[in-house]
Amino acid sequence: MDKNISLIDSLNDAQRLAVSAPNRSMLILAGAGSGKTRVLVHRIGWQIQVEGLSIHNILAVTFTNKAAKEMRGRIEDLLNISAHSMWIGTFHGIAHRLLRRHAKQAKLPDTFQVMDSDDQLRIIKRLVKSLNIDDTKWPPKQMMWFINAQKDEGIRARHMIEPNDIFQRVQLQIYKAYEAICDRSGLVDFAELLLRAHELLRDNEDVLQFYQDRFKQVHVDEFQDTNTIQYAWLRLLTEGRDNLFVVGDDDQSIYGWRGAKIENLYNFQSHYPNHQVIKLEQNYRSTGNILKSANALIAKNDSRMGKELWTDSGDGELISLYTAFNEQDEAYFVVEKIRKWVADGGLRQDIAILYRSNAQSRQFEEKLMATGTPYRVYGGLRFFERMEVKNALAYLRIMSNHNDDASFERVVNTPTRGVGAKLIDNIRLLARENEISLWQASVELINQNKLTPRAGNALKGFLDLIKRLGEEAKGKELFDKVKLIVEKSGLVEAYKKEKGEKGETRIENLEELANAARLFDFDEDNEENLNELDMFLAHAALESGDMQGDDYEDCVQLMTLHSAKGLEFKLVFLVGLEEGLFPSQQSTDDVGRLEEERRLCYVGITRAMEQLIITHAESRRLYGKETYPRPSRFLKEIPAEFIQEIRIRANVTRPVAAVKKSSSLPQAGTYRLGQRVKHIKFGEGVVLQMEGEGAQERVQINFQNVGLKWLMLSYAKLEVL
DNA sequence: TTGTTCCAGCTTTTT
DNA sequence: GCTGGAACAA
Repeated sequence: MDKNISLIDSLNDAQRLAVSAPNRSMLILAGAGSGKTRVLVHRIGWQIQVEGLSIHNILAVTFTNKAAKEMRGRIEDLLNISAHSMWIGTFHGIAHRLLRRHAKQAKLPDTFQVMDSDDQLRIIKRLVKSLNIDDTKWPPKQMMWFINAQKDEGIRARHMIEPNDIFQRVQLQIYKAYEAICDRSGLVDFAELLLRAHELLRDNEDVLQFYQDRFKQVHVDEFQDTNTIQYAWLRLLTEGRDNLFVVGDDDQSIYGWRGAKIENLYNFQSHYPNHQVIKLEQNYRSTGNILKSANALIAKNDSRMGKELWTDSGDGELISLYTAFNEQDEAYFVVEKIRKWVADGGLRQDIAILYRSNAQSRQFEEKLMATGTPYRVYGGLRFFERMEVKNALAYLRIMSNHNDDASFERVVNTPTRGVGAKLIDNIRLLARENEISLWQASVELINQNKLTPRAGNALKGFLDLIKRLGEEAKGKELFDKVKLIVEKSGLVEAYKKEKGEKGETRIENLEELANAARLFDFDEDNEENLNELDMFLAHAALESGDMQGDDYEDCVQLMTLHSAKGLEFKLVFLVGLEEGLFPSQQSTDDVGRLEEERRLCYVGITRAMEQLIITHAESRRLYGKETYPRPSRFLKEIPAEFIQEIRIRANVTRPVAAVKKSSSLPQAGTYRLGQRVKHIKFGEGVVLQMEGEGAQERVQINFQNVGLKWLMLSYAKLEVL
């Protein structure tokens, strides 16, 4: 009995209800900051301690490795057990595990390898070229997107009927050819992992039965982000069992553009008729004013399940709104605020600058750098995505599987060894004609003896190198294998020749790769006796490594709104709230997409614990052009009572070029750049430029409602605000 | 083979 | 307007 109490006594009523409900399907609508991970962790704890389930009877699925790791850690802390062997992982990670265990039934070779989107794009690029398809009409990126979208819906090329439209027909042709290459090379992309795992369960009664019996309870985090195939897979696993426990928030669904189906959340209710819904609405993160603003904003969305966050921790400060003159001024303002925060004893790591698109980070980085403020930008290249690391991995992969075309392409002439473009073209041609791998085609070419001695020797040199490395690596520890590759592939020598510090960093990264191999916990991902190298390679693809460095320094955090989901900060800057930027231009004409943008804004607001500062600029340089965006509609959707406007116009930078010489510089007393004014007809606006003198004096004003206007000062009746 | 020039593209991102 | 990739010249 003590156990039960310790599991739920720290919870609020709704959380307690969710945790201790009898085992059946449950839908937990968990608002931002309402303790959803807590509920998930305690629920699993409850099932083990009170319902008597074994950790082997539990499956928990997340979207990111980070979330999976955190959940495992928290379960271990809560129950004081080792959850090492518990199936907690990402959709892709779990799917991968299933496919490894049942490779044969999944119709995959034992040595199949997972490729990341970079590998995938390279394959498609090459494929488009080799089929002589016009890559301006059928851009590889778009083709990749198409293929992944089909797979996310569970549609294979063979399921599609031959379209009449020429564009679609070629698209389908590419999809088909792509599938063929993957099959031949033993390569599986991310979407394929999910699709295969679904087909595995669907087509193999015994396998399905086994896992249905094993997993007495299935838990899903961030359910609103599941796509069609993920949900279909979950349904198979829980078919007729009424044991699916999902946690989600329809108001935080921001991944519709990559296939997430918010509808899954609605459909859940009819698919699991016996389910219970519990709403978690008490928020433990933000102040009242922040929550009320967020609630008001999200209420503008029509398609919602309905939820209202509340807190009992008081209203806190109002939300601040700053109208910057331009993006420079915006960054300047933010950095000044940060300095003040730090001077008052605040930590930099409690601060986040959130923006809609990555390009916006630059202004802030420059200003932060200029003031010597440590910062960290999220979302760059990750460790396993680095060129040199991928090259080394490609050597390992082709050693493990000679038919891996993607790896072959990558390293056959890296570092350069005289296998030029012409020769590679020949190899590709032969491979395509005979439907064999590039490796096999190379062997064939050499055997045919039709190559020039120089080309033949170069190619043979490569094949021999890989074979020799394979021999030498046999029986060695993973760490030694990686070291062997790094040393003998010639990569290090090549990088040594690179000038500057670049080459040095590359070599350091290769050393780090060997280190990662040494630290690789083989057992963790491996319940069976799978090949250690293959598991390491899969690990590299599935967890590209969130090591971003400088974790220990106290840094200001810069990231997109998307990557901020799930995080919280005492002080949040929500920048660039302008039409066209946020909501983004491409989303403004479609209601559904606009609602997703609004949810994104909601996510941004609810990241803030104590203080939220929103900014927008009157003018912004975008794609090299000066733009004068209107304030974001989201600003008007937050009731004015929660907002306080900040006005300091000390430092206006840009207009040196726009404003002519000193004679037309803003005059003291009357109108200044950035001055807010009111026009009897056009309403409120801000002065952007001034020119001329006396009766000829004109000002350019950006009006909130009607946009840019040049007005003659002698005629226009302007009221200074 | 390497350095240079030219040209398209340009939300959001995990796996 | 900048960036990264591809085509081109030496």
